[in-house]
Amino acid sequence: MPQSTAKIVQKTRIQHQNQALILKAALEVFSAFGYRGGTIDQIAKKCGLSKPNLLYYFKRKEDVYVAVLEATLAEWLEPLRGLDVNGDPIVELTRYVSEKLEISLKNPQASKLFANEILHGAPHIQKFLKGPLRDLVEEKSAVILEWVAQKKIAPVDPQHLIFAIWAVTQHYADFSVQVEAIMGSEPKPDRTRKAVIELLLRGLRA
Amino acid sequence: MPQSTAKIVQKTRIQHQNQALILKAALEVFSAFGYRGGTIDQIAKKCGLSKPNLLYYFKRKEDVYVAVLEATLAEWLEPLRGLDVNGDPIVELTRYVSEKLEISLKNPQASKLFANEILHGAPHIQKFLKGPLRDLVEEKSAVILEWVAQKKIAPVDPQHLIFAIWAVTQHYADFSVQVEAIMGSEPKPDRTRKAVIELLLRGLRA
DNA sequence: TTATTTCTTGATCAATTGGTCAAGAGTTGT
DNA sequence: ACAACTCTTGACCAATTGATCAAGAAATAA
Repeated sequence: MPQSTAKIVQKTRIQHQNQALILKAALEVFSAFGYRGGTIDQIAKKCGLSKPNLLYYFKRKEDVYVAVLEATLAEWLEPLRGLDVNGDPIVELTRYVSEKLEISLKNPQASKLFANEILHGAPHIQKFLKGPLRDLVEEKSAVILEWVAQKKIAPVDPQHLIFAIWAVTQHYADFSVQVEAIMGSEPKPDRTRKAVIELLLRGLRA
Repeated sequence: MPQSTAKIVQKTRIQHQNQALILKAALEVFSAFGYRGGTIDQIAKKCGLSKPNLLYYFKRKEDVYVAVLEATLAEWLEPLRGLDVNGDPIVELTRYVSEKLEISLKNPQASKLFANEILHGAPHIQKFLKGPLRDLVEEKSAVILEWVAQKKIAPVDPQHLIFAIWAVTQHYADFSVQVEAIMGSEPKPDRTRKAVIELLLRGLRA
């Protein structure tokens, strides 16, 4: 028992590489079929590993799912963080909506994964919702209320404004099938961006 | 072979009753766990039938799912149908948003079932999306454009306006867990209604 | 009542699937 | 080269689950 202390959990190059492969494949599978619908066989096959080999890196299916889910949470919060009380409200909100929409369009799988998790009761991210997410929304609601108090924007319910921004931007990722069925083809990102910003923010100009 | 023609498929009282039981239980199960996550055992147990008995009324699991899904589609379309080109735009749109929101709040399970189906590529309702839904959206987009042409409302992209209304109203059903986690409790329906209408329609007043 | 149809279920099957294990292959440090 | 550790896999297991079937119970029509 040479090395004095506990087992050092330093990641091997192979570990790093294979875990990344697994998480990438898992995102594709779970976002397409949901947690229960996706199988570790699918994931293993998609990244060229054998099933036992995959389970060597993540002991349980749930561990894979939680890992890929948590990897998306940080990205999810990021754009809202930037909302700056000292900036111009319309500029700030426009940037926020644009960023949120762009992320949805660029990485719809992450959005779908997240949507599916919440749709089914968010069993794995209760703490995230009631902790960091709630705190951040509270903080930014205060920012928006401050803008209202300063008469920089029209009176608005800040929480519901944030909900509306989330709902609309994620709609284009989560319900892309419906959007495309109705529009006849993939919507033009630029037209979508302009329309969404107008719809959500035009009513706010003081 | 007495009765001359083909088998008459007239529903018995028992059939009617048990099918209703099954569809009710199936909505609860599928909306909570998704298609793959829900099992016919769960559904059977929930409505007090044995599994083979359930399968006597619906041969396959998929048949149960499709039946309950289609039962929600009509209700889904209904509010938009009412949008009347001859009415006052703000009144009409306010009524539409209110109705859509109320349905979401009153029957979140149907909304979640529908959301889950689309989230996973809408494999069972492609025809509904590309047929009746698309046609209706096209028709009502024309109504909105007419209002714009008459300068009764501000210029707006009608399709994206409809998407935004869907997204926001359904958000309160589909992501209720998130909404409650952030607001700390179930949101007051009345405050929600006012906030949503303001957010979506304030920018439209000509 | 009797005959016919409808309804119900216990037993069972085959396929899927999450997970284990032991043994071997590959890699790394000395 | 050697030892120790890391990585990989075929075979296998147990639980779940969608679906079947034959036989009996219940309802309905004659």
